[in-house]
Amino acid sequence: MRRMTARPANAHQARLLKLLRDSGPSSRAQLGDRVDLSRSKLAVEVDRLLETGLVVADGLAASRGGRRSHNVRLAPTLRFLGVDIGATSVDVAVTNAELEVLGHLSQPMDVREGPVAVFEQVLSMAAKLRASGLAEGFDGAGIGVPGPVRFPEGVPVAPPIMPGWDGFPVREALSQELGCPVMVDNDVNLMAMGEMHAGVARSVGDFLCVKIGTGIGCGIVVGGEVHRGTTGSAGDIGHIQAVPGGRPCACGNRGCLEAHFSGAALARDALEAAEEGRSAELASRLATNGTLTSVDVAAAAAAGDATAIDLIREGGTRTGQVIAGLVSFFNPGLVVIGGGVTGLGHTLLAAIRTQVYRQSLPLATGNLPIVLGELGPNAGVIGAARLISDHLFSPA
Amino acid sequence: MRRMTARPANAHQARLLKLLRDSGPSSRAQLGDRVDLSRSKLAVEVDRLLETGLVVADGLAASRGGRRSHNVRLAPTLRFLGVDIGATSVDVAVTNAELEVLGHLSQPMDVREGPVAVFEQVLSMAAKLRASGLAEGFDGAGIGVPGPVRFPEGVPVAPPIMPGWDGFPVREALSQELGCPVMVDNDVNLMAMGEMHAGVARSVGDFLCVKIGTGIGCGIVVGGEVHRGTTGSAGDIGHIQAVPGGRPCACGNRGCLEAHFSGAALARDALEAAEEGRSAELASRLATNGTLTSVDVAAAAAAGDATAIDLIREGGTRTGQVIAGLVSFFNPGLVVIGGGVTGLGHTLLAAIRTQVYRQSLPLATGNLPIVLGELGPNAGVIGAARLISDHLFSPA
DNA sequence: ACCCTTTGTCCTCTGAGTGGAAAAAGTCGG
DNA sequence: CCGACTTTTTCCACTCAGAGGACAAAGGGT
Repeated sequence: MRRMTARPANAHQARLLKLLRDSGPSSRAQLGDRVDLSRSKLAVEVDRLLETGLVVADGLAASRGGRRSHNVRLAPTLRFLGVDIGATSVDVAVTNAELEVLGHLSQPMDVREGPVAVFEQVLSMAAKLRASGLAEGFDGAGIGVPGPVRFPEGVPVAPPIMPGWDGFPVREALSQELGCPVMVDNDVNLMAMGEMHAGVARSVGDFLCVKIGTGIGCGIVVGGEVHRGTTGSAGDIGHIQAVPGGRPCACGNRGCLEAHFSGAALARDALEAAEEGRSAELASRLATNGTLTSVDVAAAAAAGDATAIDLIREGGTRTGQVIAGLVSFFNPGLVVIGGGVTGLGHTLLAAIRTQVYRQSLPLATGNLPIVLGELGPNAGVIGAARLISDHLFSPA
Repeated sequence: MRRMTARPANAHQARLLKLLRDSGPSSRAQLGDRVDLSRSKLAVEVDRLLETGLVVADGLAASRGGRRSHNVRLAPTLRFLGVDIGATSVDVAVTNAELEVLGHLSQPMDVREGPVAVFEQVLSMAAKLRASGLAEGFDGAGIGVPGPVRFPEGVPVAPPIMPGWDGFPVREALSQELGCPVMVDNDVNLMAMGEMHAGVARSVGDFLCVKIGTGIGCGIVVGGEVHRGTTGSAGDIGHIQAVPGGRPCACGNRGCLEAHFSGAALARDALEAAEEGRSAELASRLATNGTLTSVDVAAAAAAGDATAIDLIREGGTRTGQVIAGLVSFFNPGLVVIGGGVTGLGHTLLAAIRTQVYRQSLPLATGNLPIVLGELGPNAGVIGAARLISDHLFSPA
């Protein structure tokens, strides 16, 4: 089947496509209510979109009291591929043009195996999704990587946790393989875009999205746009000093937030607690699994283990300290907490909240919700689909 | 004399006005090189601007090899008033349409005397400038206040150091008195705009502007636009925790940056050092003046006083710690240091630089200049003029 | 003086977009 | 089932911003 070749010819068409993406099938009249164009002009542009095949007719709309109008919707055959490469896992999902996830595969994988091995995995997962009948091909793909990216070129730059990827032409290579346009971004930024598109951050202009996984990062959204910084490393808060003179960190400094709290740090602390006999619960889990992760800590805490709860609470407090500073600085309208450790749930959230509300000024925290992301593992892939759809639904 | 009544009728005219403001008198041909309009269209818009009186003819331009072209410039009678209200001083300046400062008055004044007293002062200073022949009237005024502002309405909100101003309709009141449009913003944001317009931050899209005066604040510029935050309190970094468990701060917490370093903290530390006999230089200055300010510390340091130098260095280190975190988070292309303590000069700057370069990741600091502002006390008033001119040179 | 370049003016043409009129296709009450 | 009223959709004439070419005006260099 032939894939999406057309692009919107002007800003009006781009606007309409995004409206259809975000609101689903609509009648011309509904569209007219939202775009401030004359009926005639609107009809012309919709007709042109119909001609390109990006948009198709979709039956009659419910009556609003008079003649029923004909709905239009984005072509139901459009497919986007969302790829979220984490430090220890790969997520691949297929969405339709409205960015609804039709299929989602997840695989544990160490990003340090390098771009070639990871791409092989990604492509085979994409092939599997295609083979299952969810897509005949992809019209675009978005991909997130756990490190800074030179955004315009789609190339990772000096990524600390994935050294083999430095300068690897991710965008170029994947575009070759998939035969469709590709956009690359930091995984945390994509999570923020996901929560903005379909999660808790809908209709919030300025917010922060803190992702606590193997490491810690922060997506920054200003006026509905992701802020990537001068070199693409904005939001890299894992190495902000949380504890002066604290633990040594892989980056060479001491007391970095990531050294004191993150998936990796938590696992190490749990192991220590189990070995030192401070937690029977963790020790038994260590004995059965042979290893401990943040999931074990979450389970132990849920079972009432005091040591596990303390670990989470202390981590939340550290994180809260750093976030408090960012809140004072940036004055967001919302803070979203997400990533692998969301399993730690409300114990973590409560500790973060307490610390932020205590440490930031009332004007900044007065009406500041601090909430867990609501998309879970889907946030990244939805954000990835959103990234590429924003690109494709813009004038060429 | 009748003041500016016209406003640009469309985006093209707005663009041309800003170009003339930022580049000075230009020929039509030069303008044409920069706005991507056909010569005919350009001529039409320039003619319309000439009709409104916002723009006037200004002689012949130098030849570029052919027929010499006629220059145009912004009306030389246009005048903007820039007002910068600090915690302990009031600055008022008159600029022409190109935002060149024609006259500048500065008066010590405690902002806590309240809006009525301060406005009286501002108006008398403005009158004095007008009486000296620099202006026959004002076409617009920008005003900066040392606290958060609800920007659209031009009203201070919950300002900690100027309690009497909470909710006072600054914009409305001043507009009444002066009989011209007024815009209000945080003083730090205006300093950032000043340095962006005419200072070190020309042509930098994303930067931070840290103002160390009586307190400490930070202007945030994203993509050439000031980020003000959800409640207008963005950049309020004085109460970020710099020293866990450190000195008590007026805000109720401990270890705030402002409690450890700022004009006020420095004066207090200097006093303590003088009284404890740790610095002969400071003690003698205390004896002659009866009080100590950051200026005395700067002078003592310049004279080689070790204690004074240490005070500055330690303050710089504290500030650098906080800035390092912000740099990791925001990834700016430039950091500007300004405010009253710029007199501390390179000792301070060196301490800040050392700390930031040590504590932030190489990718963020790799090509990150940290410099002193180059406009000194003019930054605020130029930024204020810029603020109102941006407003007036936009389509109505 | 002659030729070339740049600037400024004039005029026509195109295409985007508006707004009104009328046709088409409904709902709703009697 | 009919007629009055709504809403949607199409059609068309009209306006206007803007492009671009032709040409005149005004300079420089040789």
